[in-house]
Amino acid sequence: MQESLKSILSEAGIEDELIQEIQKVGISKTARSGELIITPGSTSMYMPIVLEGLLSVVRQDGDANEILLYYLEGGETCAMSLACCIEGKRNDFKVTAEDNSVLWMIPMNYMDEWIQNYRSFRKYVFSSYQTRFDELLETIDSITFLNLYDRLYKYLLDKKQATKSYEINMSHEQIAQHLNTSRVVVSRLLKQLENEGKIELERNRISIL
DNA sequence: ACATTAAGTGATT
DNA sequence: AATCACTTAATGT
Repeated sequence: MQESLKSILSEAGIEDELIQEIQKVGISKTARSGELIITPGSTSMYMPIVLEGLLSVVRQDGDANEILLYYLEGGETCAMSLACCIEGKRNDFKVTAEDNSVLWMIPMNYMDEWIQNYRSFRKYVFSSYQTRFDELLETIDSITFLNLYDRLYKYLLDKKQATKSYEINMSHEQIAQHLNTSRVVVSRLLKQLENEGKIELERNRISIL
């Protein structure tokens, strides 16, 4: 586990000195598939780096409305959570393990210092920020410009890409929540995709063809 | 065997 | 595309 953290960080151009510090003050966390990592409302005290697995970042409003913002894959981090932490604002995100995952949690209070003192770290954080932002734009695009049918199909392909698996083990209800629509609608569109030979449906499982 | 949860479908707005 | 109401199928206890 320590190894993947080290290679991720040195890949990002971070010097050994800081890598050692990150190893020292961070804690490793394993999460089972489906487990909540960050709950909405809580001001998160850690910035997670994904070592293995996959996390989803979901936006929630006060009511039951949710929408998937983006995934965090191995090697990636959610610098977005920095913003609400620095501002002391509470976040309205929900981060969930989509797979069994391993994370490295860095306490937020080191961030300020590291960003100031390490050019490489600053770059790492900013480029993560940039990447999340771009993903966000893509999500906005698909919400505004695609109909649900295309959006759903794109969702399935994205998930395939993120998990590197043609099998998606989710209920229609869970998918509906990520897209902020109703289960009935998802079921119908999935049926349509199946009839067109794009996917295969089983209970709690979708195979992409 | 029964209860619960997931998925399929017609009809209506 | 959303909602309601109902059916059928799969799974857990």
